[in-house]
Amino acid sequence: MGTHYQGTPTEIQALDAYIKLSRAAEAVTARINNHLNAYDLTASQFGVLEALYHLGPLTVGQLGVKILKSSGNMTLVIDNLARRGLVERRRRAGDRRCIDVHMTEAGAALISAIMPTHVGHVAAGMQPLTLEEQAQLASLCRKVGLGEK
Amino acid sequence: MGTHYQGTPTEIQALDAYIKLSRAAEAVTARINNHLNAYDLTASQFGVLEALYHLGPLTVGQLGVKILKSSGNMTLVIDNLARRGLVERRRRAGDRRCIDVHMTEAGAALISAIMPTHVGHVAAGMQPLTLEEQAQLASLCRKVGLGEK
DNA sequence: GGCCTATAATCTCAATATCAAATATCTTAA
DNA sequence: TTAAGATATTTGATATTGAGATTATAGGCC
Repeated sequence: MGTHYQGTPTEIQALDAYIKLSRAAEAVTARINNHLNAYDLTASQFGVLEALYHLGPLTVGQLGVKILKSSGNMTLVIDNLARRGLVERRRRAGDRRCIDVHMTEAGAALISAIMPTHVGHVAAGMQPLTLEEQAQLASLCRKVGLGEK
Repeated sequence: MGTHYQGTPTEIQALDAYIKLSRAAEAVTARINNHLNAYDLTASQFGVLEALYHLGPLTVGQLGVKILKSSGNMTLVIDNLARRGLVERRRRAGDRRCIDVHMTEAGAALISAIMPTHVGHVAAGMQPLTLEEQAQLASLCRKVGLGEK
């Protein structure tokens, strides 16, 4: 296998760190998705409900930034939530380009019911680490996420 | 907003660590995908090529485990790679249930061409961290990925 | 040997998600 | 009032999953 590209030691280490980073995120995400599927919610749908739950009404564009999805995709995600009566669209009076997405009572009830178990799954996923280690991890990941030097 | 579920301090910290973990992984992945798209490769397609490149021929099922995708999806991913002549399927003589996926010369040439830049992007993505910090991150993520206590 | 049943590996299918690019609508500023 | 920019939706192509179908092997039993 001598012809296979390997890279410098520095690159090797970056690759190793990245693969472990990805796997860790996927491990926790898999738990969460499994739970959400029981409520017929996709990760994106849950992301929208969670954002509305904590931040109040947001525009379609703001929600897209929050959950890192394209504007086109947001339309569909919100369609599907609206079809189930979990959110509702309201065109803004002051600026009719904007559509504010509001959570309905049914949406609030659903996410309230899901949240405790959801949080429990996240906590369980991070439980291999002590609290101090979790803080370290958060600090390191924050730097990578921001892309700062 | 007093009615919103918050969780214990321990849960709050786990949530914070998880969101930063996810964002960090997404930040690096976004760079990579951007590069792969220039070669008309999806992340899954690249994952398959990379696995074959480093490990030699694998079955469809083994590849699915490697890149964490469903068996149904693997069929399509391999179809698309095979259509471009980058891999080829060979039914195994000894056990005709299995299909070994082999990389073609064209596939090897493509991944050899991509790899250096790919590795460079990963290294760039991890560059906010010192080598020591990357090692710390890898160690912490490994524990989370394994789910060990 | 010749059957069953369980297990394994892959593929098919329908529903949904996703993105990028093009479109429609609305606002603001020149 | 017109041009440019902002916001959301539509469209077309592809990816992804989960459930079920298909084909192949393995082990126990007669």
